[in-house]
Amino acid sequence: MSNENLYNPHISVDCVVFGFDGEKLKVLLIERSIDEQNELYNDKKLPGSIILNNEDLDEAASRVLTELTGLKNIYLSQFQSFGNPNRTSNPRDLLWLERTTQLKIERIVTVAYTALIKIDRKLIFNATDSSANWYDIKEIAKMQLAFDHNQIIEKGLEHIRHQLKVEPHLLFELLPKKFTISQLRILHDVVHQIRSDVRNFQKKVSQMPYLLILDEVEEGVPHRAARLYKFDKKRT
Amino acid sequence: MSNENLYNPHISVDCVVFGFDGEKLKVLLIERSIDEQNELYNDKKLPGSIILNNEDLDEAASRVLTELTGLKNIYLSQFQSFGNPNRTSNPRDLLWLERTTQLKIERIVTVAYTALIKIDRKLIFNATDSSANWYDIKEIAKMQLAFDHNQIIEKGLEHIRHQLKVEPHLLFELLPKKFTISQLRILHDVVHQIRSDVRNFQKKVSQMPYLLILDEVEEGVPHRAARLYKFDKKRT
DNA sequence: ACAAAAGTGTTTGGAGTACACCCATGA
DNA sequence: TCATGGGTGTACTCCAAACACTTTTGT
Repeated sequence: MSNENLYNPHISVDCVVFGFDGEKLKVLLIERSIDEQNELYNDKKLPGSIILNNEDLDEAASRVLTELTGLKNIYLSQFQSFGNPNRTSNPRDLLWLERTTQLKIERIVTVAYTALIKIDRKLIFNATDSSANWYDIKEIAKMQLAFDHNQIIEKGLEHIRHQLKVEPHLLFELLPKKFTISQLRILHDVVHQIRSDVRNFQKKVSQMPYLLILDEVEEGVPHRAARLYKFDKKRT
Repeated sequence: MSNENLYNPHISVDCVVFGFDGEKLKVLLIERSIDEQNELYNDKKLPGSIILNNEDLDEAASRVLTELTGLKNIYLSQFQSFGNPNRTSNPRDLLWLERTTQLKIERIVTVAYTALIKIDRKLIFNATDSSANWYDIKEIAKMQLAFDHNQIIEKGLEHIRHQLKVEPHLLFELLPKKFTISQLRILHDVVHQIRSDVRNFQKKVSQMPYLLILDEVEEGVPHRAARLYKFDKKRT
């Protein structure tokens, strides 16, 4: 990352990557270590990158995710740009930026994206000398993240809630290929922070043409096994 | 605009300013003249500006509108950023940028905003050596604007439609202080590109607590005068 | 047999939609 | 008196929300 001609040090993208573990809504964060006068300081940040010259914004976001997880064709959606001049005013953040980019940084406007991924896929976290982990979105609210990343995550969550009202089938991006109606409902509820009625939920999803029932049931549960369903993209 | 230290030549804001003249939905465009090898070329663009160093994005958008119209406290909403590298690839656009900013421009990412204003206010269009005019949004679709401004307007319109679903009272930003239900309905219809039923529309708006009936009727119409209403912000 | 979650219908209220006639005013 | 838009009510449909019991399976 040391060539000034390749990177544009004024604009970045950040991705709020959502995942669902069957119980909780999680966001992917990168561990960050900063050596401040021989004191190691650790915190977390969103996956992101400054953009390449001649790279479109969507491409940059896509690149960040591919570099981080090895996955392609992830569902991404731009939702807001953040440009407050003092979002890069914390000396710790500035120090980290200049060390990792090797560029002189004055101020960065970041374009934020949400991404939805299936947490069950074995992800290859490639982030160079840093590691990625999932964090419960409720816990994140109590953590102090780099830059204005707490605020970005908050807005990202609002964004996916709005999107899901318009395109409910995006929920399936967060579920494994085969899933039960319970899993779907629990996910729906944790995203919208409600508790929906089991029967009304069944009724609603049974009207979705793109929800296909399989001739299989779940296994290894200590009670009646639930039927498995899959999502049929072609019917959206 | 000639001081490199004051302006950040990598990021701009553009405003899609909507107005309503009683019949049609209009957008404010700036006339642009470019001298290309002694041939004068004229076209139109959105009001916008590169951002000042140490200026937040919302502030920049607000500044653009104040400079252009003299108005403050206009309703503004950020909706999308555009950063395709070839959005600034047209030589005419590049030429114009370098002449007006006096800066070397490589590539600009723009953060787009919608604004809603009352077209009846006598606007003071101050745009330096350029002039501003309202254009019917239907006509704009057939025009060739600067940069990717056609696309930005298209997305801006979609944005206000979505917003109005969530916050219908934003419609009143486009109407004069006193208005009739007809005006409100016609505006509603042109924004959503539908024709709504007069009685059903009356029923719907009569449930809005923030719509206050006045003890006045319109004047100077060659038929039965309609009752006037006003919008009460406090009741939203 | 019991614990634990799966699966299943009916009723009610509110919102949206379709639809037609008389009223008030100015010219 | 006529032309023009203003103002009004009812019936039907659809969707959301409330609500409880039986079934299946593993231990």
